Amino acid sequence: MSKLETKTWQGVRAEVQRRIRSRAWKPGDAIPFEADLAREFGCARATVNRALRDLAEAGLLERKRRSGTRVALHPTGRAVLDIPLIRKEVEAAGQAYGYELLSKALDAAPPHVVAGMERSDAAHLVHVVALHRADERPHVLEDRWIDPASVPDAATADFSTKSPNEWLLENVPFTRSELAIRALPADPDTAGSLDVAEGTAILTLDRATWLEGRPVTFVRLLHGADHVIRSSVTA
Amino acid sequence: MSKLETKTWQGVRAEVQRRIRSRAWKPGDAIPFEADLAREFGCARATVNRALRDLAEAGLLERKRRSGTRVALHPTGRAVLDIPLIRKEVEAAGQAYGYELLSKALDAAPPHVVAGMERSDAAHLVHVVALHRADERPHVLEDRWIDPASVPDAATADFSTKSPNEWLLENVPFTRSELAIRALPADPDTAGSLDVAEGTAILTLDRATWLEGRPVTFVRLLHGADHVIRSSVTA
DNA sequence: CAGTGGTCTAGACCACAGC
DNA sequence: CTGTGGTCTAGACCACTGG
Repeated sequence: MSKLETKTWQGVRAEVQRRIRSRAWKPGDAIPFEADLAREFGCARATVNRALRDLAEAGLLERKRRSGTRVALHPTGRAVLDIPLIRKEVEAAGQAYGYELLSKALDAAPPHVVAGMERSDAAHLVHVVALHRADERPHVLEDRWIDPASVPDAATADFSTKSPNEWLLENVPFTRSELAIRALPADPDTAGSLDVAEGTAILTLDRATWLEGRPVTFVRLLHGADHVIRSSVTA
Repeated sequence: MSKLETKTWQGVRAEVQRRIRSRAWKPGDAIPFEADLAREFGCARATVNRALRDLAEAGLLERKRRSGTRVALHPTGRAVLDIPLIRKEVEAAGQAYGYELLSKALDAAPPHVVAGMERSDAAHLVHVVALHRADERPHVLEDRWIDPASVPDAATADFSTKSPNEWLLENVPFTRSELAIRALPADPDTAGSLDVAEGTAILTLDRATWLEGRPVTFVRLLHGADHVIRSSVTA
């Protein structure tokens, strides 16, 4: 056996993972207590704790006080999506980033915005529509609503060169956000802006954010044809 | 000041978060060293380390040896998607789960499967198509390909009552997985199975998994109308 | 009430990048 | 080489929960 280093928490995690994968510890089984594993590996309990906690966060283990640690029955997959600035996303793909402000006005919030922001009222909000381009071609249509009660500066901010996406990230903190991913058919306006046929399947991201319980902004990102959201998990 | 408990790592994290949100520590700024914060808060350095590590994982801080810890310039949003068993997902929504095996055969892998599994060859794979229902209505069409070289049991497994989704999770471990989310128009077969009009925008999840570098399975999950993937982040 | 995971401490050594 | 984060230790107390 080349047991390598079970004195580091990564080493302990690797060994435990190996035992789970090899079915030495089967799904649903209880595994030894931290103290016992610490003795077996010849390391401190804190080191074992760190390793097991990491595996529990990854969904491979389920831990409960008093009753101990068990191998998860259904290793609930978790994917971590990075939500970068649209500009950075385009530049990271090696493409030329372009930005164009299409409209800015004070409009009444439509139902899907009211619902997304968990509002009871349909107030007038700052409404910004902007197009992000990658290599000259339409990439993402940003349809954003900002609550001027939470972000007074939004009414006077100039979104002609810097996108609200970027401006908000740099200037407005938030404490909670919700994300919803949908597939929607392109309506006539969207189809025109993104240069696709009406009814084309559009990958849509709705994101709402709050600061201390007060709604800040709601944005619908409508992605151009063939857009893919990717994520990789190394268990 | 009600400084509550800065002797717990959650307390330290909350206080640091507050200073970032209040712009006391601005994006790009270096924050005090762990040792100094530990002295200020009157706790051990390990406690501060735990808190800062957590914030760094959340993307709010950037840490480097020797140069110290800085507030991230663009709090890169991260959304964590839970990928549960389809059955559990349906049951969690309070709906009745139904399952039906549509076909099982040994077929030649089409191009999108070959690419998704990062294969060089277009071998014959076990091909299973199954429909998951929620309250009698079509919910997800599971179009799965399994490499019999990696999973010999797949050829003889009975998928008529238990879905490959569930069978694989319980029986086959993996070390890496890739996820891709797309919006695709429903082709005639898909439209028929999901009971939607042809060309309807379908939210599609492609998931490929490997075990020690060897391809295990590729699945395309085609979701019924109006399906939404949700995720919430409490920063 | 007792057992197990969750956390804190004070100190120590190490690894790595900037000087 | 030096400083800072990364980690390990041995011990301790706490919190929750099952019996």
